[in-house]
Amino acid sequence: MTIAGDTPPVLVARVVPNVTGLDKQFDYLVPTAMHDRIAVGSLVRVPLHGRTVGGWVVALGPADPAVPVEKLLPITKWSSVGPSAEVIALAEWAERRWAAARLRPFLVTAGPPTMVAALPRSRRTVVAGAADDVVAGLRVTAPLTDPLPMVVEIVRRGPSLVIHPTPAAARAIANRLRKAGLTVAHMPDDWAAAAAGVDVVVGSRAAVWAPCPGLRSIVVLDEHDEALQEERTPTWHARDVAIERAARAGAACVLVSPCPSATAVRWAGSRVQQLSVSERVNGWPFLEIVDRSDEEPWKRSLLTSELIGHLRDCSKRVVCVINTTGRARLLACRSCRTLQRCERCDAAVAQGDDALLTCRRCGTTRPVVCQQCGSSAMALMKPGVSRLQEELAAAANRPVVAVIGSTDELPAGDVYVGTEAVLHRVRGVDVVAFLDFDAELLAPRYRAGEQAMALLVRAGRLVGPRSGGGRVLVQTFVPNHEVLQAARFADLAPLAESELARRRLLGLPPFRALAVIEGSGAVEMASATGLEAAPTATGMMLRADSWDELGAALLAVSRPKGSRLRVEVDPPRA
DNA sequence: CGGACAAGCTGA
DNA sequence: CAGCTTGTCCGG
Repeated sequence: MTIAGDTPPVLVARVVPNVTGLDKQFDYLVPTAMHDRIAVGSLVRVPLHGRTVGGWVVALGPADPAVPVEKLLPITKWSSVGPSAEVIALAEWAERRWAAARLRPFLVTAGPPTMVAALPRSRRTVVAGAADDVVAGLRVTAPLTDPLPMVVEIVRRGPSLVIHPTPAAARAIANRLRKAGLTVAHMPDDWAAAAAGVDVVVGSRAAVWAPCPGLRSIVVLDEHDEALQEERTPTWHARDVAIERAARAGAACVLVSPCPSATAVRWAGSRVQQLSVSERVNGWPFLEIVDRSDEEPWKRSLLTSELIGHLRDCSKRVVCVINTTGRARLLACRSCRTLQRCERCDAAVAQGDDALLTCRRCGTTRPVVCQQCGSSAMALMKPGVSRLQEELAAAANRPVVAVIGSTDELPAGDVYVGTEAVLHRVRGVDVVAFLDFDAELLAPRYRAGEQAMALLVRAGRLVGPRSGGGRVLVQTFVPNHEVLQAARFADLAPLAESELARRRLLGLPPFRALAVIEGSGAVEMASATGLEAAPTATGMMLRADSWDELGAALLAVSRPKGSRLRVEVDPPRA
C-alpha cells in the first residue's frame, strides 16, 4: 500500500545518447528539481557506462513496472532546449521511412547547433487567418521565375518554413524576406529565434527539421533539386520530410519547381497551379537543339558547326559541359582499329590527365600502346574534358579554361569546359553547350529524364531569358526526345504524364519503393528481408510496394555480423 | 562509441 | 604464464 504524498511521482525519461555507433535508447530518472525543465526533445547529460554523455530526451512517462526503479540512474544535467515533441515524432517516422535504425542523425539535424539555455522573446508579427489558408500542392514555375512574390504571399498567412536546396540561395531569400518586413530566422544560426517564434524560418534541406511553432505552411523551392536529399545514409529527402511534417501539423505543403519530380507530380494529383502561357514562354531560355543523327558516322565530332559558331563569337561567354573526365573514356588504335581494353580484366581502358591508360574496373595501368599492334596512335572515341579543352581552344581561337572538380578559385576566362559541376561555378554566361547531352538523357538511371531536365533548367538560369540573347545548346542524336521537346516548348505537362505512366508500368517510385544494399553480405541481407531483390553492378536492389513495407522489412532483419553494409533507401544514384 | 573481459597466440 | 592482440558484449 502506498500513501499519496509519501513517495514523489517517479518520472522516467527515455534518452538517445549522442554517441555515434550506439544505436540504443536508455531510461533515466528525472530528478524532481528538473521536472519543469525537462521535456521531450530536451538535450541532457546522462551517465553511461562510467562516463557522462550528451543525449536527447525522446519520451517521458511513469516508470515501467517491469523495470525496478532502483536500477535507473538519474539524469546528470539539463543542457539545452531541443526540438519539439512533434519534430521528435517526425524523426521517429523518418527513422523508419529511410530504414535508418537510429534516431541520432535526425536529432543532430533537428537540434540547435549550440546549446540554448533559454529562448528569446517571440518575434512573430503575422497572425494566421483561418479563412485564407494557403493552398497546398504543386506550383509549376519556369526556370527564370522569381519565386519571392509567391513566398511572401504564403508567408503572410502564417508561420512558415521555406526550404531552398542551395544554402547561398536560402540566405538570399532570408535577406529579401527581411526587406519585405517579415521576421526571419535563418537556419542553422538562428535556431533559438526560430524556436521562439518568427514569421518565417528559411534554410537549406536541414531546415525542414527546424523549430517553427504554429507552423501553417512549408514551401520547398526547386523541389526537383537533388541537393534536397542527404547524400550520406540515412538518405532522407527534404521534400518527403516536408510533405509528412505538413500533414502531421495540419499545415499546407507547397512544392515549387519549373521541372517537378515524378514524386511531386504524383503527390500533388490535381492540386497543380501552372503559369500562364506567356509567363512560361518568357521564363524558359532559348533551347538550340543540334541534331547530330545525320552526321557521317566516321566524321562524328563533338565540335559541331553550331557550337563553333558560338565559340568564335568573342562577344559571348560560353560554357561547354561534357560528363567525361580525363582525356578519354574510350580509345581505339589508329592503325589496327582495336578498341583498347585492360590486359588483366578485359574492361575498356580510359586515359586520364596523366595520359596513361587505366582500367576503370581493376585499376591496372599501362603506357599508351595498342595491345594488338604496339602502335601508340590512338583515336579518342569518347573524349573527356582535358582533350576537349585543346580541341575547343583550337576551334575557338581563344583560351579555354578546363574546370576539373576542385574547390580552388575558378580562373578567369570567357570559354569554359567541364563536367556538369561547372554549372555551379560560373555566372554571367551567354551560352551553355551540352556537348553530349545523350549521356544524360539516356543514362541507365531511372531518373535520367528528370535529371537531364534539371540540367537544362540550371543552364537556363545561367544564360538568362531569350530576350537577352541567352542560349542553351544541346547536341544530341535524339532531338525529338520528350525531355527536349518539353523544354523547347516550355510545356512539361505531357512529359510528366508519360513519365508517371512509365514509372507505374516499370514499378518504380513514386509507385513502388526502392533501396540498394552495398558491401559484403549484401546478398544475404537482401534475401533475409524476403523482399523482391535483384543484383546490381555493386550490390542488391530491393523493391517493395510502399516505403512503409520497405522500411519495416529492412529494420526487421539483423545485419549479418562482420558485414560492412550500406543501406540506401530511395537511392540517389539508382 | 569505448571499456571490460575472454579467448587465442607467442616466447621463455 | 605474463604480455599482447583480437573479438564480442554491453551500457539504463
